[in-house]
Amino acid sequence: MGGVRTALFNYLFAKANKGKFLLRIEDTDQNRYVPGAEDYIREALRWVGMETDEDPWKGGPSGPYRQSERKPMYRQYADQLIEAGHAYYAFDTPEELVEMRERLKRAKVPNPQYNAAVRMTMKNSLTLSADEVSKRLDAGEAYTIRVKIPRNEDVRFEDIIRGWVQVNSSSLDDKVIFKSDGMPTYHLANIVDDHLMGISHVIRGEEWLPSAPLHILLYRFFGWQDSMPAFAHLPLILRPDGNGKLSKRDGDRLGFPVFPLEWQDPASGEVASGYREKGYYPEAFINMLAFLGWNPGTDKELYSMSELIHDFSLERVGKSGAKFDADKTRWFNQQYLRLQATSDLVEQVQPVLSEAGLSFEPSQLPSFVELMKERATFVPDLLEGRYLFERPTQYDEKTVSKKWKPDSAAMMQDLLIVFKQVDPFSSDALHEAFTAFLTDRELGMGAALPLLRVLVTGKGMGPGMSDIMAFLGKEETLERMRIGIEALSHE
RNA sequence: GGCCCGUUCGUCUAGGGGUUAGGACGCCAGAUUUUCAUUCUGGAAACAGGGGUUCGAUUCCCCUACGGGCUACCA
Repeated sequence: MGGVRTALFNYLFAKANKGKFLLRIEDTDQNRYVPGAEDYIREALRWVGMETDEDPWKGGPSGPYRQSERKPMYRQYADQLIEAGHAYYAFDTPEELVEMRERLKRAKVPNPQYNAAVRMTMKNSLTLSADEVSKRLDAGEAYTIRVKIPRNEDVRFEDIIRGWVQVNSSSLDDKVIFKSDGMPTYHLANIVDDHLMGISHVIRGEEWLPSAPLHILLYRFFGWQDSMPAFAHLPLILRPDGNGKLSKRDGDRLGFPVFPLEWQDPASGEVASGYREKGYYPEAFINMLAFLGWNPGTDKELYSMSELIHDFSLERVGKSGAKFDADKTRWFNQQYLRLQATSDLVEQVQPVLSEAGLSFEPSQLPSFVELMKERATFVPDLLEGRYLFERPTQYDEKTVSKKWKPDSAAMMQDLLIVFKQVDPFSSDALHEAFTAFLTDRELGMGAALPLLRVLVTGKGMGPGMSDIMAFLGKEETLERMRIGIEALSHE
């Protein structure tokens, strides 16, 4: 969901500014390839209603849209940097790198990394002779290409959300920009692709803020600073239980989905629940996500996608991380459920009722939905009112033990006779008859209503009884009363 | 450890040199024909701390504390 929110803000910003929203798959790490992940992304975007203008499937003028398919393009840019003296070949083995880090750690170097201070002690094209370097290259020895970060230079850039951010280059390291497997790392690929694809705005999570200075430097090294995109680093979505950013691995541990759609990890087989499968409306999910870090500055909280597009601006995005609130998410869903047209709700609930093995007339559904929707957060919650389609098989114990007295059977029997006379068997008429019955007997509502309810529905709670009885009709209501009186009298 | 970012009710947040510091979720209480839900009304609940600047700081500056991120041939 963090990824969805990042995509959402990008989408809203693009649409609000009449720009284009394109999807690029950053799959430069072949070790992390996950089958099905791309389709998942496509499906998730579709579900939430974010339509891409260009993407790997529909193509576009800036394709290809998978970095794995752009692989041949990156090498020349890495070479360009080497030629300009902004990058170099590094032949250090993983073991040597570990050794180096441990050495620095032992020496208590305050900032232990592969940087200007240590690169002259390593095996790279800066320390090796030109002959040696070409010999190794020709021999097919494994190498990476690293950026050569200048020694002591203040790198400044203006983040749309955070304002001016300044970092001294000596705290940066000589990041690998081109891996030994021939693929670029994120840093190179991202800059090259953003440049080539004409990306105007980089809107991404705050976890990228520390590497933004590196990216600024790369734009400079390429001579692209004039067309450099603007940066906006979004606050993170934090875990509700205290510390850390929300992560995929949190899964359902915290009792709510962290994925938009259910996801089964193809390797482990583990299933992570999704908002869609949990019965959330995509509108509610999106609305909730939009308000994690953004707000319109008014009291308006219910926002459709087009309203979001209209009102969204990066200026109103906050700076601090937001703890995710599952309760608020449920509340949003409840709001959207209420906003559903009855006819839509009918369509949504019909399969749920069928699946629950209930038989019903389609014509009953609109009033069923009207009766139950005020008390539901999710469509399946409407099933709470299944007694409207089937007779109770048991009677709420708490109500029975508390309210069912020796003379209750007789009272309900009398009430049954009263209802028998009601014609038409409408909610209003029933209500009238019932109150008259109570007045006549000098009874309070509490003495009779719970009994009536438990007889007819088996429950201790629910919508108004006269509405329920009107829904069931005279014959069914009276029959249920008879059965109930009989059942409870023999307990 | 180093570097960077942040800090208003429990949570999401508005606000901004002088306010009864506003809203929402959640919570509590009362009302709405018993109850659950809804709805309504009310309530508890916040400017992290310390220094400045100022007539006046929650708001501006600095420090501290706390929180978070990054510190891979991952993104």
